[in-house]
Amino acid sequence: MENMMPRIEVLLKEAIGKALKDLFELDVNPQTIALQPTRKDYEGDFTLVVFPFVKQARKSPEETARLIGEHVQENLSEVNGFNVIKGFLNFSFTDSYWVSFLLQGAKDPDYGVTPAGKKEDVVIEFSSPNTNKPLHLGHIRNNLLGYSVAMILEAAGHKTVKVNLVNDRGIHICKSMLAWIKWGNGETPEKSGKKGDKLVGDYYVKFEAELKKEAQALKEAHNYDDDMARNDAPLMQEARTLLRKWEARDTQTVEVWKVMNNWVYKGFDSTYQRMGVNFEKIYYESDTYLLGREIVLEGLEKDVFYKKEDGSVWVDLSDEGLDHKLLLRADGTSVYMTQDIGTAQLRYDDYNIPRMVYVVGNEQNYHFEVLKKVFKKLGKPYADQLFHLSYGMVELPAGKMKSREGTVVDADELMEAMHVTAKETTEKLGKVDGFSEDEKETLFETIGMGALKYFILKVDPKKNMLFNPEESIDFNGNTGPFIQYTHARIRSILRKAEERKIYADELDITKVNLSKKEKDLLKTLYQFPEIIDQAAAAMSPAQIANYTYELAKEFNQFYHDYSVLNEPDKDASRFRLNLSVLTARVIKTAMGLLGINVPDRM
RNA sequence: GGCCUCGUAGUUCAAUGGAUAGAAUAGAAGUUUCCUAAACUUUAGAUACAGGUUCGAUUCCUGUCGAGGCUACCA
Repeated sequence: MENMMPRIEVLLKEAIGKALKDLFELDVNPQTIALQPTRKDYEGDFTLVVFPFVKQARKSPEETARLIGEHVQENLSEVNGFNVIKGFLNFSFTDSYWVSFLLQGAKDPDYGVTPAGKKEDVVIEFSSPNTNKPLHLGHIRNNLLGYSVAMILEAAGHKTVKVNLVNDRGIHICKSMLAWIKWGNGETPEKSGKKGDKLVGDYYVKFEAELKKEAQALKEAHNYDDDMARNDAPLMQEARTLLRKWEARDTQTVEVWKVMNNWVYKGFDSTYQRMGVNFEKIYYESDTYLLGREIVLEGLEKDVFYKKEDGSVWVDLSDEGLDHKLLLRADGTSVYMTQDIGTAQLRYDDYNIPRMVYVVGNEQNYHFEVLKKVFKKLGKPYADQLFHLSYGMVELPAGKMKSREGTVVDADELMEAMHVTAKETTEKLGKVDGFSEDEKETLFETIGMGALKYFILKVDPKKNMLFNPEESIDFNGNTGPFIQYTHARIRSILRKAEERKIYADELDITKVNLSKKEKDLLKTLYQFPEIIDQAAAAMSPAQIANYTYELAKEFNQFYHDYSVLNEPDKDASRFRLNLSVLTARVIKTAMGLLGINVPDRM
């Protein structure tokens, strides 16, 4: 990037700024001038909307645009024409500008990527599983988002630290422990052949089922409502007792806890690996909640928080439009908020990075509002830089996933199903003749995962999304495999070019005439660096996904209309080869930012 | 009840306040002696409703209706 020529919009904005000054004595900061790529149905490369200036110019929109256009064309040699439609001023650049841009891009193996360290460091937390049940579709969205956002931030010049915070303690963990102690008969993953996280999850389900029975009995006997019945049920009381024993470091309890959590971690590891995510550091709530408690108690001493008669500790946020919020229970045990306070501090101590991004579902918006205000009250340096990357729920055609109703989509099963579908479809199309068994399996996995990841990441993170299994395994249209296929086709051209000894770098730049389609493709490639910056600013992999789809579509149209290797004009052929090289690279880089691999053949 | 999101083709998704609201899929009709047809081309179809702000509103404001989330000594 360093030795790239300046982005043309920058020059254009400066020229426009100068025109406004010279023509209308308008002082406008060139940075604030809004340019947009010209829409495809009009002629031109970049468009300036002149309406904001017509009042000052005291001219009609058309006249204003024409004057600016003439001034800019005289002063900027890359501009070779413009047209005006209503208040829209469309600039065109010379072919030689576009071609020389292409040549530079094609030579840059990191085209579009800014070296890490140019912008501030970021800690990004995602995944954050509970150790009482296996990962499901909701976690998949979380993990894919977190991992992708981290890579996008890196590509935009940030250094990132990916961290996971495992919720390995608390009442929910005690539930599965209690069920295993009561009804497990010493079952282990080895004995039963179950994956560790699945086994523990089964006991969590068992607990809930038994609790429901007890609660039902209580309701009938004492006319309790649902909450009362659940709370008063003997099982619930036992679970709370177990939590107190755990916090008191009771040897036997801690032993069971360790054993069961290790089963879960082993299970999670294989799920993470298949999903393709990883972390620089894993924090455990069991290691951070005590620090959190300390900080809460310190805050209590400084009168930032207050204590109720029953001994529970609270923060009063009513003067900031929020509520009173519990930080420590009356029995001294910690809540979710407590450990989040501790984790943030520990992380800051470890990395000294105040910018923290939390990838957590939008049902916790309120929690993070409170957390931020608590940090502020405590005067923490990271209070103002906390960012909650709040993503929407994943819904199924049948409605919301409910673990108690068994409608959750298991992460492992889903990934396996994607692999199987990829295999069936690929074999049916006869695409893998001549592949070795290993190559086949790798390809099926690449396609299956590509379909799944793209399907989830193409949706704006903020929005709720519908996961329709039938559509997620579709490989046509706006899908991961469509883009992968486009890449494979290009790689095929590049292989053949080498065989036929056609070399991209032998292009004579003066002999190229751009067709509309070629120029459209080139302009799309040109946008890539900006797309990365925008996606990073918005923390939205969806922007990368939509762009990449656009690019692939653009290439397929070009591919359909023009031949690269069978083109008799050598320079046209070499030019198109350059286009192909850069397109393949951008697709690969962009898909990489989504955590998706692209095959060379499929 | 209070607070916060969100309502775009049949369906799933796009659209920094800008031009004729884009795609995909499902539907209809086509393209392969030519670098991979998981492709390409043509066709039909949408801003929940009512006001307001302005040169211009899917986007901002108000209200109505509809969907979801939060409002736990759960996480």
